[in-house]
Amino acid sequence: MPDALLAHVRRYVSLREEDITLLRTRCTLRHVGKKQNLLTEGNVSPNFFVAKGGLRMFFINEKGVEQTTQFALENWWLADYHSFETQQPSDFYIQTIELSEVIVLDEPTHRQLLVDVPSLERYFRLVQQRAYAAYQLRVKYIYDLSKEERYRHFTERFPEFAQRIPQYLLASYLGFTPEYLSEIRRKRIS
Amino acid sequence: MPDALLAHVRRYVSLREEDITLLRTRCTLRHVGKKQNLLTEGNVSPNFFVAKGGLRMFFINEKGVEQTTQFALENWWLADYHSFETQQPSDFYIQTIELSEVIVLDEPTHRQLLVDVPSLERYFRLVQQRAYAAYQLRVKYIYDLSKEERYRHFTERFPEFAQRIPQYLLASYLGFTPEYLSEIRRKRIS
DNA sequence: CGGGCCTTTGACTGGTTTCAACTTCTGTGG
DNA sequence: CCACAGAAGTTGAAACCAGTCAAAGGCCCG
Repeated sequence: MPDALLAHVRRYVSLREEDITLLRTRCTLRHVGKKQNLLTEGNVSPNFFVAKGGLRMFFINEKGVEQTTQFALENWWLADYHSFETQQPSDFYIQTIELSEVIVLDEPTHRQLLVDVPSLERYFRLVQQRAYAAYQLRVKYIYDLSKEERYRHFTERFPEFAQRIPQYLLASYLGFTPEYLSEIRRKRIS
Repeated sequence: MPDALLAHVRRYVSLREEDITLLRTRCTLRHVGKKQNLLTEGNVSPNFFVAKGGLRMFFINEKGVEQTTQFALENWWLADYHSFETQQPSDFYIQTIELSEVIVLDEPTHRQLLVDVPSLERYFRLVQQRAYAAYQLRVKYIYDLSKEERYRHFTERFPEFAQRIPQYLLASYLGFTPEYLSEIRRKRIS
């Protein structure tokens, strides 16, 4: 039933009938509640496709604080690709931020799927390239903007998403403390 | 003559005779002096392969300071992929940091090459995935380590490269000022 | 209605930047 | 081979952005 995935793949490449069958049988949807861990530190990361809901990736620093490094909403893939590629234990956690529907592919399954459906090579190349481009921009913002500007920039660009998640997650993702976020908001309101 | 590229591609996928010919004829090596701009702000980014030497990507912030966001050494691809994909003007500059040999592919050429040599789809997927993984790690370090720790971490991991480039470029890449780098080094020596 | 999580507030601290001046290095031409 | 100019690196003082800590207030959900 992963119709969201099928539709997404078709935005990039065309599929034969047999490809569609393969995708349908190999990619099964998993329904997951809110705040459930899909990956925990020390395990090997599979690749996740978000059909519905949203995920976040984070690690826990030496002070025990969760540092969010990435969000993934509908139609995004998410994985710790270093762990995924090398099949080594990950430093990261991946967790649902809301009720979600997710496709989970571990590396061997993923690899075989690419052998059986060769057009997926191009699909994933384009998806990776797009994700990489987003990271390049992100690092630019981190280096270019102050933390306050980063907050304003983010809320202007993704107003609906900024509403959808708790503030402390947003603060963590933007690289500062919830207390500082409060201070920024106070200034804006007055 | 792009033997470096051929060798690199073959680390990931196998090539037919005709693929090799195509690669040889379409990918020509360009010799470039030190500190030459290969991309300037406002132009569309092609994709660069570093056969020899090294490149850096940077942008100029509102204060007129160059902010380095990325380095690329031998066997790395470098581009502003947002500009590359959308064919829109880039915000970035790409410049040689030493005498270099570089392969330059604009998007239409790149696209055609992938049509003519289908195994490259897999090659570039893997290259993108690896680059993306590196960025994920990088953001983790930015969020996890203080600027001083970032410097120590970098010099421990890439001692030879830290020697090879001027300190002010390293400071810029790590996200702080040359003055502060001086202070860190002073502490270390004593 | 109550408990726990999220958010706010304020005082204090410190890592890092800014600015300006000085020193050292490097490469190029006479 | 030396001189010199510009680039790169160092120093120190003052200012500030943002983090830390502790405590109080608000709000959601059982």
